[in-house]
Amino acid sequence: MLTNAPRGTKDILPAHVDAWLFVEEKIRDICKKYGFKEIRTPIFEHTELFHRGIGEGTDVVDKEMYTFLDRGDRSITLRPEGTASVVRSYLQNKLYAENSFTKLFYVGSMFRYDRPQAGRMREFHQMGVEAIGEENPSADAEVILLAVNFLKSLGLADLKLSLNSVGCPKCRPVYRKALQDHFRDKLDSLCGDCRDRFERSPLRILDCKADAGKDFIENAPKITDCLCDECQEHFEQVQRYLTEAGVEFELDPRLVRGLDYYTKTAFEIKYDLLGAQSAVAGGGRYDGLVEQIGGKPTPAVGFAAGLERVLLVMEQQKLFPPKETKADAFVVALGDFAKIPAFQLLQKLRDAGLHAEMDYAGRSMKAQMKQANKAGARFALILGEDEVRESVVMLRDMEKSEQQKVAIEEIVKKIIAEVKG
RNA sequence: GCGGCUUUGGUGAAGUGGUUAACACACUGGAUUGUGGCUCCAGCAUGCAUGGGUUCGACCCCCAUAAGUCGCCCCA
Repeated sequence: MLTNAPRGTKDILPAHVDAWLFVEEKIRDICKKYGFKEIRTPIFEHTELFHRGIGEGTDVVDKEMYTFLDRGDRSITLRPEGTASVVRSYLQNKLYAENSFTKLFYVGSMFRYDRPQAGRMREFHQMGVEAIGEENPSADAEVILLAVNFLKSLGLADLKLSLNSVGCPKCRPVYRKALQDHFRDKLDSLCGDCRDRFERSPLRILDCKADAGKDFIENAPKITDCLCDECQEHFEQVQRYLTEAGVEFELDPRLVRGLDYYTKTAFEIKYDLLGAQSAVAGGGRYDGLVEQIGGKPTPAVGFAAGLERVLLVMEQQKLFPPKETKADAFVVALGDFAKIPAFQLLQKLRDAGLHAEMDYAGRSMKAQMKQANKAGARFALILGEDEVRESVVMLRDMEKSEQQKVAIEEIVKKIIAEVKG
């Protein structure tokens, strides 16, 4: 227990850090190109923020939050997603004052008390962007393009972009009612879960795996048939922008998002081979959220990508050739007499910008040579009593298996010439 | 929160109701005194997820718990 990380958490070990750094670098690259600025918000917030932002009744809020009372009896929650925090910060810091259109991105840990699975951790990492203050469909398209191009820049292939519109407070109730009317006399044929969903979120019935394929599911009214004129027009424009940008997508009338704040555009990027947790990125428009949290009515659109899932796909597609870190030089010290001079030499090599290693345990020469080999060292610098007295170093080229004596003052220069040349 | 499968050393794993828990890789040391990658030799789990129980005796049987994994739910 003592030596186990809590359930659903994972150490990112040295062998994987390179991959994470690579992904983070790509995130910053692409966001810069699209004009999004990085923002870093606290890992915990007042619980109320998520209740208001994400919505009571959603699974995330009702059963997945890490909520606790702090010592001042405040209810605190580890953030389960990034959007609410970013919007809170946007309002608190009056970022709208600097520009009517604010484009932000973030990278960081999120927390949800879920049953862990591959691609689903209790502490997981997301990158996300939020474009706040613009209602024009080109903003939706820009965000979607950023998502697509981010994943592309990592080298990912076989991703599928699904697009839908979930309407607005004007037309969604109309659709909701149309769905309930459609399903009312077929309740008996639905699975148990779907009977529960009938009242709470009839839209989700469309997404059900158990009931998939049944006629009345296929024939159910589509939201796109119920959209109000404004939403309809918006949806068409988004599609037009995407098509013109050469992005492939498929319309999925059954794509529904689980967070209450979404309006109009909803999208998801999936990689089917990931199994159950196949959604790599998802997002959409949330025109009601800013007002919900206490600001003026402000349109906004954004998305988030799950980095663990992104990395899983990269692993599956073998986008990480294991890269070895090779030392430039390994200092081999023989006997106590050579220890200090060897240590000095080591520092000199490092000061010159070289990756240099040595043995600290005072092992046999043979053992040190093995270490040098394992470290992938290009050169072994052998320093024994004789060499120290003569002020030379035995420079052994580990690849060519050749060695020669080199004056101690020349050694750093010589290695640099060999390594850089 | 629900269901299926799994859990042996640093890693991959074999194994049987009963004296020393295979094998491989990795690691450490050595093969005439200051030289690596190949080869050879040796060392390396008082313990088989944890806690109970059955039994003369369990790593192998039963129960519980935990963790992992797959699926449901939900989401990234």
